[in-house]
Amino acid sequence: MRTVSPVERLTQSIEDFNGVFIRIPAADRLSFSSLSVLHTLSRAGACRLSDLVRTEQIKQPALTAAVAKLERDGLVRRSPDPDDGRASMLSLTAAGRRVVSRRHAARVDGLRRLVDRLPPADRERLLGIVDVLDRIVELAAEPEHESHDGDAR
Amino acid sequence: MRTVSPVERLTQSIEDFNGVFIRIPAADRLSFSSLSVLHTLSRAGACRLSDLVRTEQIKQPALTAAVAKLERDGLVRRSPDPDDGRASMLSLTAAGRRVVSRRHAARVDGLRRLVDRLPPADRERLLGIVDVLDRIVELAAEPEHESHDGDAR
DNA sequence: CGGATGTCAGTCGGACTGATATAA
DNA sequence: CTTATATCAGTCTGACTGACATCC
Repeated sequence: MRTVSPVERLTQSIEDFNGVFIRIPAADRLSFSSLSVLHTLSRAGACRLSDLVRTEQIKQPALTAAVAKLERDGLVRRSPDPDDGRASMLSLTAAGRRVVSRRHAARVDGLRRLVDRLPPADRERLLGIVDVLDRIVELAAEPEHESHDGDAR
Repeated sequence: MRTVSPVERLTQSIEDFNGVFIRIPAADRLSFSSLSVLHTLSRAGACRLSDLVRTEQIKQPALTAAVAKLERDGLVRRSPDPDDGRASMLSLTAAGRRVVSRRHAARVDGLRRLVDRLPPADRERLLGIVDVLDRIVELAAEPEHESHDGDAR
């Protein structure tokens, strides 16, 4: 039996936890990718399509189609970029923001049911981890000093 | 400005964290659903198709197709269920286990790069959360009574 | 027979590659 | 002219619904 590092055990636990966390009723007729676009726009604010190409896991033509559908559904708005005639700025409409917050609320609700059943000490430890998670998200956005390549996908 | 509960803040942080955590190179020509099937089989061991229908987010016919492809690719094996002539038992092949552990290793690697950059105290707190996450996964699998604690582990 | 388990058939949305228009 | 931004065209995988075979 080989040694398992702490980070490996943490990764395993997060993978399993996400199996629970991610499952929420679909309800909206939106694909995984479209929901991800809405979430990104909610987090990062107005973006250009080429910005989304970097964060989303799909190629430009698929993103064009996804955004076109979101616009038809009234969840995303496009305005011309004043500084660059080629590009449009994408942002959420009020209806788009509602979709994001409705799904967020469903996750809060599901997680709360579970957290409420934890022993109080565990509950406190879990809730106290928020700032560390936020710090990790910040670190991931930073340039990362000693990177060896940037290939992705 | 309205009040934000601790669970709401935690949910938000996990959502954002997952944006970082989930992004790993695709490499294998496998769909999201197929990867989820492999992960479930890895976690739960041999299953019948109807068991997977409960855990996966797709309907039975789509699962039939997905499993057929995984079998063609040599990642999943089917054996007849001795107790039930209608059903097959599904399990991972060695190649299937390798796919799961390769992806796991990629996540471990990505997470380690970030965890290494945390202040030591934060790192300890994060790694110490593993048992709470595991407990939540257990709770989610239980029929939902409402007692905190119940068994050791 | 009625209820479960699994597959088949037809359709459709969403993703890919490769080529193309327009502006910087 | 070359590069960046975005879209168009054609193809293919993978999901759905509804019908069906098979076994408890």
